[in-house]
Amino acid sequence: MSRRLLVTSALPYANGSIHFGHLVEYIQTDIWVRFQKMSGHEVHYVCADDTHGTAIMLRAEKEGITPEQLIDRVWREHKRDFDGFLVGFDNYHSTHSDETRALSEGIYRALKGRGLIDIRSVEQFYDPVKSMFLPDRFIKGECPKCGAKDQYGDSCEVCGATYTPTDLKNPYSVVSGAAPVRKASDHYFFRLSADECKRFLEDWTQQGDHLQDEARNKIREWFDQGLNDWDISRDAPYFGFEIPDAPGKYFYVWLDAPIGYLGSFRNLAARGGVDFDAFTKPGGDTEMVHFIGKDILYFHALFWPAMLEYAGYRTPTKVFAHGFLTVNGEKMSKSRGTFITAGSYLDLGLDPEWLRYYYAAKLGPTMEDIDLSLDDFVARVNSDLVGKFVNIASRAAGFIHKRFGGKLFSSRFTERFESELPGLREAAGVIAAHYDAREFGKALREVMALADVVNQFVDKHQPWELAKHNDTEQLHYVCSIVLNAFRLLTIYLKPVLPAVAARAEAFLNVEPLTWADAQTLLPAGHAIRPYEHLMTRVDQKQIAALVEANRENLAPTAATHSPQRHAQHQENAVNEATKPETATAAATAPAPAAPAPAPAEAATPTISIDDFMKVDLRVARVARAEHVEGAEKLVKLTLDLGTETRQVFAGIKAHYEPSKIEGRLVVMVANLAPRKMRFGESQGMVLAASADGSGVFLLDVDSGAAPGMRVK
RNA sequence: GGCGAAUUAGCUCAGCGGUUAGAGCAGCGGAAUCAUAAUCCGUUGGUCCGGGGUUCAAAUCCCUGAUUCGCCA
Repeated sequence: MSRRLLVTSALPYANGSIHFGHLVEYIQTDIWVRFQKMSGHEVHYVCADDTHGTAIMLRAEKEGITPEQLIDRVWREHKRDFDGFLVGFDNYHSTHSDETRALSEGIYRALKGRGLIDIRSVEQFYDPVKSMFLPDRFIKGECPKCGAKDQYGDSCEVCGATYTPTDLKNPYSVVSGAAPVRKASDHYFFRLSADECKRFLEDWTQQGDHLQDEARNKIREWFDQGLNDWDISRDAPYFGFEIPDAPGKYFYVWLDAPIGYLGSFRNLAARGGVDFDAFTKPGGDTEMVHFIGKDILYFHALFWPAMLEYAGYRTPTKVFAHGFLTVNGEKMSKSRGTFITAGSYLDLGLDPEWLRYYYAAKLGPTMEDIDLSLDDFVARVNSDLVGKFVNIASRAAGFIHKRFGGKLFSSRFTERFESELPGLREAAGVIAAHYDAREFGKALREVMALADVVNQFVDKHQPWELAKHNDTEQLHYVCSIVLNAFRLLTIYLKPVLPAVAARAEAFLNVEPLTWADAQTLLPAGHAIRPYEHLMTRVDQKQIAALVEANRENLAPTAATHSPQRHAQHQENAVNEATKPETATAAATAPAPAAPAPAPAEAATPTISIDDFMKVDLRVARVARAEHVEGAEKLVKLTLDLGTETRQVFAGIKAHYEPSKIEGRLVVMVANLAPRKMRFGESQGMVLAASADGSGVFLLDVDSGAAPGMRVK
């Protein structure tokens, strides 16, 4: 039975680049969508940039451009990144669109017509210089408890106290620096606490199968705390849609953001061929599925269904929330270089399908966080994709071309195929069920186990031996089996690896593969094309370069809270550009560290432990030390780091006789950028103490230490 | 602070009441040489975070402690 699906991923905020955290979601959704399409279902996958709010407005102002110019530029960047990672949206739109405006106004009017909109006066902080109301995250001040400076209005990053913005001492506006004043204004509220609304939401979230179990439990907690009405208006100046019949009042960005799903879909439908109403009106057999991060569950499981329900639209069929991404077991960090942007990965020429595969291998249907371990990434991609999968085609293709003119075995062998590689075709069912249930990790484990079986088959029949003994028919048969097996594996991996699959289809000389094709084999005597390698290996060095490219050498701003969270937290996430320059280094340092923000002018400002850890100090053995001809000060050292050797030029000629230091242990900076010198490249630096005119003293290491040990 | 999740082999993870706890990678020992070193066979390795309890039976359920992470609109 064919399904009809409208699928969305959360809208990225038009105020920053797409990074690895975002990609978890887009890749997850894209794989699911591609699988559904391959299975013959009708799927419309839409998304858009989320473009409104104070943060966008201020950022544009700071850059001296209009918000429209800003969001237009960011849209293009985002689109490029998504295309680069093979995220196949059927439409990528913007919330700043006629469609979204019309839908937002319509939904608002419907809610108002049902008596679900209230107007109440709210007192908020107001920036008298900028003449604007300030979202909480745009107010800073001193912590009421410990007195730490430059703390946000909700919690103190030094002592951990939580409070409200009104508790701050000496508050100031992040925008203008002025002291904010309290000012009242009328706000529009969506009456979520209305009885009918509460009943509907309790029912919608707890009954039926719209949410994951964990999500349901989470929402139960929220219900227990009581539902509050939702403030959906913001005062001018604001970049967004003005509320009908309410001059100077704008829809809060979070109102029109999810409506942007429908806006994007309507924009797609307007181009023809898609029935907008069939997917958006109640009743019918279509499905509406949202993939989101767990941080925005509240909006998608409460506000959104309520808005839809009371505005006469259908409610979501499913809301699938996923967890966050950590890198090497830790939060993504700009100072560690693990806050990796999509653009940097693509610019360095890394293969997007490596990441798609790695994420898929780690993804399941739960809200659990997933970890990107960079070492594991390299090992897994190389071993699974190149070693196991791609290699299968490569092993058989040569014989088929050299011996058989590129044509497969000339008679049918479907039954024999079954007995040679039992289960390879039947697995299609299990794997499909895994994909459909978003059990991508399980699906891929299954596929890789099959790839192992195929490699075992090759080893068992040893085609190279058959070739040697001119057992032509058997050789032809075995290689044909292997290529058919490869074709099946390609089908199974195609949702994850669309580009490799396309290359494999070209090599196999077949039409684009669908899931149903797993039921058949290549026709007897089928001609294939010459084999060209389908995927290269990841080099550890590429990963190192990626991390380096993303490393920011600024003082670590503790303010990069939950960087991987959805950018949709616009009003919460103050854009880097609008932050004042004061670094709050102390917050990330566990130990005593910096007492207060260190003055930037100081010669050696206090650094955090994070800063220190950026320097990779290693014990090294001086394997060789030689004079450098023509150099006045330099000695060429060959340093043994245990796993590798480095060539380093050290300016110690005046103080050390090379032959005397051979064999001793020294401390070196192992991650210093290599530097070309007249005599060669210096790949590091050895540590020595010195003062004016006092000589140079190499650091020694106590016995017992081994080359390669980290110094910290 | 409140609530929740996680903690299993060197690494990344699976197992979630029932034979001696598994996989991939890494390591080690063999084999092989078709394949852009890719493969195959064998093998080492674990007080399943600590402590209590429930049960004929606990990595799995309950309580408690530790650590890590997340959420608090």
